[in-house]
Amino acid sequence: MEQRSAVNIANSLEHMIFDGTFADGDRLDEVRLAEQFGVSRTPLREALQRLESSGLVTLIPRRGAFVRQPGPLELLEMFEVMAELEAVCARLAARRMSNEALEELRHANTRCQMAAEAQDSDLYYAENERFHATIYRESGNSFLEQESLKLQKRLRPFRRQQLRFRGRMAQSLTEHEAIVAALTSGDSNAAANALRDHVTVQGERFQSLMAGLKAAAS
Amino acid sequence: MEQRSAVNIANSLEHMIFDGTFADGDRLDEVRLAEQFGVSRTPLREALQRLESSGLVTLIPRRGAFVRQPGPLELLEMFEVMAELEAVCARLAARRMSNEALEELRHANTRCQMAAEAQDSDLYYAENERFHATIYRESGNSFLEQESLKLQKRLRPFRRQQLRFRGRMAQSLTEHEAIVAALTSGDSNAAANALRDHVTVQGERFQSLMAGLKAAAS
DNA sequence: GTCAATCACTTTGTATACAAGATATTAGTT
DNA sequence: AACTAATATCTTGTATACAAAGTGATTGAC
Repeated sequence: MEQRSAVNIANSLEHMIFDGTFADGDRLDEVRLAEQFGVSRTPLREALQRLESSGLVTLIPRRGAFVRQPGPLELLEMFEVMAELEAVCARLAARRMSNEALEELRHANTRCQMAAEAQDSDLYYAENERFHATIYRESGNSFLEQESLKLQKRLRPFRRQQLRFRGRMAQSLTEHEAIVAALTSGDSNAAANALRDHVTVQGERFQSLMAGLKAAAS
Repeated sequence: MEQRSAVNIANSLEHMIFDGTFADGDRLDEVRLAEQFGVSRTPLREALQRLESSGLVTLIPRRGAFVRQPGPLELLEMFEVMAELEAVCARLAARRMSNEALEELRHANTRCQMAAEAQDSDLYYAENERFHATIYRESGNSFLEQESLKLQKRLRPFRRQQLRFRGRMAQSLTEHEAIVAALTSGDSNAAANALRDHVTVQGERFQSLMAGLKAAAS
């Protein structure tokens, strides 16, 4: 864990929060983390300030920094917003997308298909992200693209598990094809609905997963 | 300008960037600002880190902090996203809104009307924001509400000017009534379209304003 | 024995000091 | 006179030191 500079520390901490090194509500001890990173408290505090604006930690004055993992309710809300954001991207992309970009999208989906045939869910996940990112980009609105990428990144750790559901990759592929078809025909409403449903399914899967966990815990 | 604590400094700087105290590309001198605020460089730097994640300044390593005002293109993109976000809020609110909330919305619109009759564009602006914020809240999705409020805040300085166009307040009011009607009937598509158009008009006004400025400058 | 108050210790917030990189200026050479 | 190189100055980045607020433990009183 030899890392220098305040901005890199923020990224490292972000990663550690995402991969579950810290649980929800954990206090981030400044001196402890500072010596772990081999820096003083000053750059570490600057990193914490950044994480607070990203919503990953809560900064309570005179008390410290606490990691703030989204709860089930907030996650559902975020999935709902993600679905709507992607629907907007699709609607805009349906009108603005070039033929070259459509070809690129089909290529991305082909790579998804290969990953699915190899039953490689990690690879599928990576290619799937590129498929979606292509649609964000082709919305022709960089601000929308950036916002979508931000939320995609934020939801990544929670989305990832879902591909391990049996048959999910195959279903996802089918939905991709419907999306490509709608974008090809330039039908913006169909594209928006297809993408919204595609993402919403993941949110619902997540909901049932959470319900299962909750039932198991009681 | 007697202000203490890092988080307050961030808010003050944000305000100063919004109200045009700093122009696009201006370098924010740490020592200069520190003594203006009557603090040391440490809390001021922490404030700058926060502003960077909000996208208001760019932090170039070993060079300093530079204010980053969105250009005409980026502003149009932001208006487009705002329109779509509000459309989503409206679609969800149309299904989820309670009768009490609808009543509250009508009240908010009544206050807008009073402000319009008094030709008080500042008051109209404030009441208009509350009208919109009510719809965000009634989307029943706090995450969406927060994101919408963030973008609303970001676009505030640019939106504000538009109400000074002759007849804009009256037109805005008419559009509000269409929105309230759609929400009352629970027609989510109509509500989404009404709100999208309502916001898009502002973006287009802004575009023509920018075009005018550009033409005048050449 | 339990509750409360005071004191010690821990931790955050801020200032200052120091190191390293970037910019500007000046001097020297062509 | 113009361009380059070297140096001086300024600015950022980081460490350390100090002050203030908070937490916990111990002691005393009821």
